[in-house]
Amino acid sequence: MSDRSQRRREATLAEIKAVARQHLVAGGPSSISLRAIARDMGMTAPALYRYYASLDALVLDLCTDLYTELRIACEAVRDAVPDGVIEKLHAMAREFRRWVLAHPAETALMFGPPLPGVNQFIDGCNSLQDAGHRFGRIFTDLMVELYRQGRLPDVLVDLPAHEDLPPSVTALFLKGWTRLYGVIMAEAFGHLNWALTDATALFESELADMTADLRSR
Amino acid sequence: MSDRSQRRREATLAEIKAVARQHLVAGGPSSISLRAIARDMGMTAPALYRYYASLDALVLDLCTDLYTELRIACEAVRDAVPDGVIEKLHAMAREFRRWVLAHPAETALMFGPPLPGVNQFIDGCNSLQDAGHRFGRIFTDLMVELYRQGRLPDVLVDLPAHEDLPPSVTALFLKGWTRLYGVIMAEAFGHLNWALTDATALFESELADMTADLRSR
DNA sequence: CCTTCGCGTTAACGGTGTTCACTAATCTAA
DNA sequence: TTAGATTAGTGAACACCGTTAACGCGAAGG
Repeated sequence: MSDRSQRRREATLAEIKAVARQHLVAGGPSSISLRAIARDMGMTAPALYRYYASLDALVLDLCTDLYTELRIACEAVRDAVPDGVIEKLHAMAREFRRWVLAHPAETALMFGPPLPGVNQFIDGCNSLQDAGHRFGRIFTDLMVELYRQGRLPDVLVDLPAHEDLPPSVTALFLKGWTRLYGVIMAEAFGHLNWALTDATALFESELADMTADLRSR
Repeated sequence: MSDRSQRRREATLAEIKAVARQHLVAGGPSSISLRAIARDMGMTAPALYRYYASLDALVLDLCTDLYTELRIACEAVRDAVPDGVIEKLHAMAREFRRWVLAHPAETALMFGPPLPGVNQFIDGCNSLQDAGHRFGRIFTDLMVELYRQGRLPDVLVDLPAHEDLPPSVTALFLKGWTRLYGVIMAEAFGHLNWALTDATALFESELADMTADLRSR
């Protein structure tokens, strides 16, 4: 494969994903269709099978791209905060919420229930889990830094240790992650609409409580 | 409309929803199709339009049924606990998790991202929000009982009061609800699979922390 | 130069939601 | 009892969808 055609192939892959994302944003995950994408690109649907084995594979690839996009956005605000590990975590959590609320359709794909045809793609799932893993790492890295400074409380949850993380960091991360996931996704998925029009105060209250739990217990 | 034919109509409605649920459980929300339902019932697809204006309306109706089913399950364990408001809340939270993990496809429908075609059904959304509201009420009712006994801490979140609930009850409920939603849905949607095979310990830890926050702060 | 291979096509199969015209049955009221 | 209105169903059709197969074209590589 020549270098020229390889770059052309990657450009086509990027265009496919870009058009797919337009449809995702316009009509939600279910309105991503090979035929519509091909139509927008001036092609026919079977041509897309030269690039993806199935529609699910395309959606999966798009999903991993979204994870890295979100990670980069959070890394940017992290690096914009001059110092203070907790302050960096705060900024990342707020950016996480901001990104999610600005991209509800993408969020449905990334953080909603799994699509039925996703779990059987072992290789694709690996790259997806890798992208998700690297997103989680930007949080655990800072928590490990807190841990090394001795500023993290010991937590009494009996959870299996994960990779090179100290057990208490794993436990504290999972507790913080699920709590963050709860406030943000409940809002993003519209499950607070019956009570709130703006969940900012609720989010900030949860963030403050999480910080308090992080400092001592 | 005679009484006989009305009961016959409701029986057909129930059968439609029962068959739809079978397909939901078998293949997820996207595999609910009018043609397949009609096929299983020995009918043709257009006949179902005598009962629902669209597929989305059917799914919406099924969804409200699921909310009341979940509520009844939680009410049952609540009434099985002899006394102790906090103990009842614990039992309801555990039953909520148990039901969700036992019914992942139904959970995707009820607590996942909103389906694109759902929000325009104003009447259907009313009945859905009503079912969801009554589910939330079984939790707020117990919290109001705690509030009347003076066992609830004052919480400092500035949130709009909801209906006849005291403001601190609204705030404490929303904080508890989003937290519960987070642990349970993150597990149910498979977003903890990379770290945990069994999230029971994490759930119990969160439940314990929530109870501590409820007792005093 | 010739061959392989990447990339695209058309045609086709089976599936989907939805609408329309129509029929058979049942319920209602004169 | 009989005429009319309502109900519940049918089949055909339209416009989509994912996917597969057979085929052509044009460029890359030996």
